[in-house]
Amino acid sequence: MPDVEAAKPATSMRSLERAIDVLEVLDSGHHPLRLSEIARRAGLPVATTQRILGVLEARGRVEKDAVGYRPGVGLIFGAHAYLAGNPMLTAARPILQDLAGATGLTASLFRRLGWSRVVLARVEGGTPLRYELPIGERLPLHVGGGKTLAAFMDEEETAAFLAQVEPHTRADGVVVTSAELAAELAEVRAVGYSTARGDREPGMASVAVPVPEPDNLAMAAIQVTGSQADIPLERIPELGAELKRAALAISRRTF
Amino acid sequence: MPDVEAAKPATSMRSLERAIDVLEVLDSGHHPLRLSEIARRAGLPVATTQRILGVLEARGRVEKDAVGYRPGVGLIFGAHAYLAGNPMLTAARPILQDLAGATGLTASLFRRLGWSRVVLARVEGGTPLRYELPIGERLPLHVGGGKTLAAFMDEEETAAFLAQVEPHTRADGVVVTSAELAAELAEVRAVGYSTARGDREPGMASVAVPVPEPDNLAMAAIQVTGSQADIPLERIPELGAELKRAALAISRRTF
DNA sequence: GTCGGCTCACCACTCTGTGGAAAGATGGTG
DNA sequence: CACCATCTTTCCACAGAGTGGTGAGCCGAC
Repeated sequence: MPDVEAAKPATSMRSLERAIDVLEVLDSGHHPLRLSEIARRAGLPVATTQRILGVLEARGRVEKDAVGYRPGVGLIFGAHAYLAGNPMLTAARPILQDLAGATGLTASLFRRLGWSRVVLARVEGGTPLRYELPIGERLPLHVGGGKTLAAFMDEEETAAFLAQVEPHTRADGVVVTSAELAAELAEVRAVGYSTARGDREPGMASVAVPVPEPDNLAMAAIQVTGSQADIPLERIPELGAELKRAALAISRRTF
Repeated sequence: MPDVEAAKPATSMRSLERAIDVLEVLDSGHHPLRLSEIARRAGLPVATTQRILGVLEARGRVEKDAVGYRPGVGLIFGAHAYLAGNPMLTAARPILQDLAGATGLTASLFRRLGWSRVVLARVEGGTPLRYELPIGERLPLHVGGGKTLAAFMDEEETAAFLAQVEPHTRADGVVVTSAELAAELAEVRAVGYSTARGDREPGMASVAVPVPEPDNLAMAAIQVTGSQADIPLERIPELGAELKRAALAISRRTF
């Protein structure tokens, strides 16, 4: 019988699951949230939410002030441990450095997570974009370097991904449908790298390639970014080749 | 008797507490850990640990491979949300930037957490230390800029802190006892800034001041770091004054 | 002052989380 | 290749941890 409330994946450890739900609500709310608001968004009774938040606060994963609840310092250690312990990241850092040095562009590494991607490392090129550290930033798959990740998923996944893509407007005003994106992904697969011009930020451009993994999945990708003037069309093949070399080097040093 | 390892702070939500214990074990183990090892360190039965890790893995807070368990990508969002949502950090970033620009030194912001401190932001000065991003790194209070935080705790806390400090050897080989540290902290309180020369890293030096908070606590501090040559003794008072101005500016923009 | 919304403490019921024990993997050794 | 030590996973019946409805305090708004 198709259970009505699908939101119940039937797992052991309800309380833990709920605590994580609460944390996720906090992670995505960019303001401090009041108790009742958190409860509403997490779909939990207020009393329960309050108890969970109490524990999280005592453990430093959540902070509370007059305005409401916000993520806590304790969360930082986890991220630090993840970044420090990730072998691909360790392998990638010097290579990104070289890449940024050689191209003068900003080089970054990101990783797929569901149907989005997370920036894991970033090395500024010659003209450092005065941009705060975006490590941990969650970006969509359907624009910019995300297209590389979308292109190299396995067939089923790509299909599922495309199925849920709505027609969307890119930063330069172009409207892209799911079918058009599908065509673009095919092109990416053919040449082995993705390019973007004004996809996500007007005036910016990027080239990205997947980091090959032993099981032929592409969960991670590297990218160079710069202004459209920095990345003229005729430079793209060369950048693609350079990126491929770098990605291969990362892959070899990781696995 | 100062409960040495009561380990039972008598809280509601045992399972959540335990899950956090498990996460903390993972955060501090710098290698992948096997199930049994995690269970041992967290003081939990293996089966229980297994169950917890299962949930955490399903939720992306933990990753598992043949070698063992390690922190997972999911942890990054929390940290990102914390860093993005922290008002002091937002206020501090441009000021650190100016500070690094004006002094040519590396400027950083950190915050106290228990008897350690965490690096929250860092802006490289003229000669960028070729060091990976240490954001989230946990450092002791008894050396380097930590002394500023230790000096400006309230009296009780300072006493408690000093009581648990063991005589320790600094990076330059000098042995410091609790009493000597106490004297040093008094000096820090008198002049309003702390200085370090070869405390934590041989050949390095730093100056730090607390960021004043409305309730007169100093939970956060800012610091400039460079080689000992970059920070000659006669330059210190000037740096101290500059830091105080910056700290005040951060404080004003935050609260 | 009055009102509505938010937060927190309480407590009896019940379903969740527990952990011992045994089966299944894994890998090192002679 | 057979053996053994060690680590991982699965199972299940019981106990108590977690739940959430309820109502008392606390604001701040009007």
